[in-house]
Amino acid sequence: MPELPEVEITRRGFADRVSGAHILRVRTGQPLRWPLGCEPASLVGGQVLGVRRRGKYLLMDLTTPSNGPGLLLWHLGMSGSLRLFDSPPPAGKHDRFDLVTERGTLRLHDPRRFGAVVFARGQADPVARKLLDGLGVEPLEPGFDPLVFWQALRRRRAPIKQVLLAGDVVVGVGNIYASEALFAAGIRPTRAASRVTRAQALRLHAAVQQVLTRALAQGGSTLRDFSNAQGESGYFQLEAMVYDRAGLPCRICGTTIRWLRQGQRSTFYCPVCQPV
DNA sequence: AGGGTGACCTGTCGGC
DNA sequence: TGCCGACAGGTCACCC
Repeated sequence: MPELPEVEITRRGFADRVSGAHILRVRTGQPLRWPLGCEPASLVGGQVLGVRRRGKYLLMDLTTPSNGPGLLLWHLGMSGSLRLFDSPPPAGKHDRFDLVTERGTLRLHDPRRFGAVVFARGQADPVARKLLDGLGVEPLEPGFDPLVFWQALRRRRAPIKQVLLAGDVVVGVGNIYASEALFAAGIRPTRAASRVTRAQALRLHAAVQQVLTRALAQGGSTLRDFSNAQGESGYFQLEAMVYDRAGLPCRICGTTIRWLRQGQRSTFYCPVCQPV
């Protein structure tokens, strides 16, 4: 579900409100992808200092009464959403984690349980390092340099779509926006990353930024169940050029959009607009 | 080291 | 109606 735009939209929807809030209670449901890494009760009495984002992770800086400064890493997995409630309704079957503060309850809803909430003592904590160290550059920050991007692609033999998804070159681009960015750049998803030309790489660099920025402006994509911290849907899916449009005419040239499977993920492209 | 594969988990949808 | 397989926005451990 959530790629960079959805995670960032979610962050913006609650970060300011919970920053400075004290943790009154924690409720855990069925286990998530990874263990929390601390006693839920040990967070109570702590204070949220702020919420940052790295790739598809939300990093909540906090202080804890017993463990000192710490970091709560939130990941939404495939089906997760985070919502901030003034007063939450009774927890449903898929409500996996509640962080109750005096400024509201932050609730992780995640049917498939691929998401996670993980406590680390800081970014140097081995738990945090395992999750964050291999991540590539942030696509919407100045460190995302076009020529450095091209050089990184030249070292990879895998198909360009899969290199985008891997997240070790650039983070935050998931299955929807990888297909969309490759369409915008006119590059066939199956092309080996090492064979992407300099001109193509520069177009792709711009396309990644443009697609993610546009998705942010549209509140993300709601395919099935994504909603932001206020429970509202995103609208980018309405203007997707290729994603989930197999068999439909290309919005540019009218050619039928094709579907293929790469690394067990669906890819969509236009054979005419993305010739090589 | 990079690349390919299976695994994790639950729900929904289409076909028979 | 029921069953079965395919598929869904992510990413990790494992093997070559």
